[in-house]
Amino acid sequence: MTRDKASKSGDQVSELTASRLSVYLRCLNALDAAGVKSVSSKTLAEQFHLNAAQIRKDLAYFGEFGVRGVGYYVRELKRHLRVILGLDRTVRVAVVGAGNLGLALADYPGFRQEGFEIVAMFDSERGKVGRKSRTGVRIIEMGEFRKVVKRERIDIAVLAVPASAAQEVVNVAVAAGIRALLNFSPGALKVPPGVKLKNVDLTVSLESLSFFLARGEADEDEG
Amino acid sequence: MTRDKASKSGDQVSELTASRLSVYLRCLNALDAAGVKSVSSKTLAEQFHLNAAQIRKDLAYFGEFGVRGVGYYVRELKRHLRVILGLDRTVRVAVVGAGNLGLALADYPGFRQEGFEIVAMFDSERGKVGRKSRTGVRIIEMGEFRKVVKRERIDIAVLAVPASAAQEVVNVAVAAGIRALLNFSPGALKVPPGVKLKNVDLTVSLESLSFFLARGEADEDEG
DNA sequence: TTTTGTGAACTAGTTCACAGCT
DNA sequence: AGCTGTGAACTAGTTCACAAAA
Repeated sequence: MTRDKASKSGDQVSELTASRLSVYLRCLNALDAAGVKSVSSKTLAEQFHLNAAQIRKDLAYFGEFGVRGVGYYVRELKRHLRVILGLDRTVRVAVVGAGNLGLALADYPGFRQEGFEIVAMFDSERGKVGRKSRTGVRIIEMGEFRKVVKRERIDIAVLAVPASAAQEVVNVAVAAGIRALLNFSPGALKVPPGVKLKNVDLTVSLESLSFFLARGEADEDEG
Repeated sequence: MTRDKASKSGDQVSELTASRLSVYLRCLNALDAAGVKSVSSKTLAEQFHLNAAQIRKDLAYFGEFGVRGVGYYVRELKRHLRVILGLDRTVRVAVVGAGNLGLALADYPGFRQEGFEIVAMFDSERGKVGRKSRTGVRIIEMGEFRKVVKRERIDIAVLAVPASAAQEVVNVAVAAGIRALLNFSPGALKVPPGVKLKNVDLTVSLESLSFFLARGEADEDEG
């Protein structure tokens, strides 16, 4: 009665829904840490500024996790969300580009928390290879990429390389069997079907803030 | 005939539209650098994987920048977009939080390019105050925030502080007159009306990639 | 009674298709 | 002939509102 739709693989889930699932998990972690046993979509929505109907719809898509008249059991829903998000096993990540940003991302504590492991960094610059990030992530020569990805069973590549190098790195990563990429370099990249690319474009983010400043518009927004 | 709607301040422009304007500007920079004098929405769309009708609609909202039968003059449209995005003058930015991520953001070359200037960093940790980032951005004590923001006429604050401190920093920043914030800490923050907050949530980005990996779904996406 | 799960209604965003300008 | 600017059509995403379950 609970797992029916859990593996529903009909239509594609939107980016927006996927991001919200991750947000829900974070909310549940907070509730769990606070000792809360169960929560209704209404309470959850009020507490974290979300919409109750949307929470229910998002969750219901993956299974009937709630109990009518009660709400959702926090621990149970957490477990379900972790499975849905693929966080029930360690997700192995490599960072490509050992510049300032790459090093900061490799050591970012938020990544290590929920099941992610930063396994290695890669750089093509001679002087960086062999060194380590502060938390001890090794910087490996880019030529070793394919081999290390296979050996270490890397799931996700994080790209923190200059725009000019980004497409080539994507090609190498895809050829090495990487199917998910988080890209921090500016500009559009091409990936073949079957590969998921997510872009975080810092310049676009700042420029759109500047735009709203210039217009005198306002109010919060979910990036 | 060209500026009519330029200051149209009726309805709110969507986040999506604002981000696309920034993308268009980047495309035009590339074309300009390549010596291209004019471009049609069709060509622009094909070259950068966009939609021609959308480009026209986005631009037309702010004025009649195009020439029928010809397209858009690259230099001229660049100039218009820079004005629309508020990049016709230097935008002054402060980074709050001088950890790994904050330091990387303060030195991020992408920010310095298009009219942004990273004026200062702030941190509450005693040992960091007085030091500088690699490119020379000074780290100032958090207690000085208000004064420095006023003196240096800071436009945008970038938040790279732990989640637990984020809301308090927002409150201080808003009280100091900051009207635009780019937040890298996880979790939802409250801002009063009239203040624009944009969130970049790295954990959510990675988790949504993990989600698509777990489902075996695919294909590109714009973050 | 309370709250879920969900069709229906609504709102936002995108794409089409073409009149009209150059 | 070629391309913009834009209403109309369409698609995606959100919220409402209520029947059914505990």
